Amino acid sequence: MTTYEKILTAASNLFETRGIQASGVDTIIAEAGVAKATLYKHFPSKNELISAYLRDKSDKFYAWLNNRLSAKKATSIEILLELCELVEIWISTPEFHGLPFHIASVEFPDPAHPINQYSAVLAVELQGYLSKIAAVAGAKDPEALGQQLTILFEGAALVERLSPGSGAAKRANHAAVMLIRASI
Amino acid sequence: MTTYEKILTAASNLFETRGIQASGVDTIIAEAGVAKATLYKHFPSKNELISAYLRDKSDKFYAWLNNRLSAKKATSIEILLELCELVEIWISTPEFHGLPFHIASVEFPDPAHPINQYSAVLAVELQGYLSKIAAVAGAKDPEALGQQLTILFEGAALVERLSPGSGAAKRANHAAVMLIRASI
DNA sequence: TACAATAAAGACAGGTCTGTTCATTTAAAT
DNA sequence: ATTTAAATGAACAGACCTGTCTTTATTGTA
Repeated sequence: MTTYEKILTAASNLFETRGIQASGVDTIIAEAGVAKATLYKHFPSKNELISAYLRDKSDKFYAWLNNRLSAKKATSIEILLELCELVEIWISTPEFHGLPFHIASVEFPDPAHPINQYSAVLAVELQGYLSKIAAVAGAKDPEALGQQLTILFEGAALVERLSPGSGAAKRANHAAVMLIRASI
Repeated sequence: MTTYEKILTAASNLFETRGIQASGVDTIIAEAGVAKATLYKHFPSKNELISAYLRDKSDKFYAWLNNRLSAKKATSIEILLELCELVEIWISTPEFHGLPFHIASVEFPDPAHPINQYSAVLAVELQGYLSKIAAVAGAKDPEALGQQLTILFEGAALVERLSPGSGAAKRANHAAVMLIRASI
């Protein structure tokens, strides 16, 4: 594992368990086992480290999904049902601590702050990703369905995080299936 | 307006525009126009001020809803449709900055922190409120519908906050109507 | 063996935060 | 008019934050 990855991994763990603002640079370097100057060589500022963390998390999520979605079913409704199952699994994992760009947008609520703006970009990206799948699958109004799935996904992520074990992910899945069937 | 209210109002405004942690006590007293010792007389700690803010916001939300829901329709499906309309209005208001207990739970992610625990209580309270309305309205599985509405509500609040003007509130309303019609 | 690049350890500056304390002033109520 | 309560302004302690800098140690390569 490169030094870069060590820092990013340590930062990710701390950001997700303690929060972003609450994770000081000194704590991050202690967890990563690197010196402060080393961190600032790889990441010019803490904001850049946060951005890299957000980008990395999104990339891994999409890669995880793409690897598991069956390419053959791409043009049928089944791809959407499969997607919902995967999202439920993703949310229900104990390592899941909420959507990173959501957390970030809450911790940096100022719309002028670079982290807030980048979070908004990643949120639009997610909605676009879901809408595109809905379009290929043949949904009547892919944009609408994509946004509804986004809302369910993000809502379930929040409820599951705040009330672990409440079955929110499964209930959101069921709701999503209804919306999907109605929109084909 | 009493001193207590002046402080709580100033804190609310700052918490919702700048974030809770980012709003220092010095800023709050400057905005409220009171001395620091006065704040600490009314609220023994910042945590207690935050808790009072969360309680106050929830109370006002339920009061707002109860005042507008038609008591006559309480035992029919229409009360749920009316509820969804009101929630859409609430979310779409420019003054809306996300559900306070959500924000709080993100800013204080440690499950052992009193603010996080209180946020969880308020989240359960919301779900119970919606489930109860669903039960009186005659839903087949009030618990399930209550949680699904909670998920949609909270998800829409997040998306609308991160992408203002994207119509998330309206789309969530439409999704909710489908779920409601299917569960009676 | 000698060199170059990278990283470590830690002190430091300048700022912010919560919460406490104290002397003074204002205001209300009897 | 006197007593009681409440609010003020300002300073303070102790801790934390990001980011910079210097010095020493370690690594890989010719």
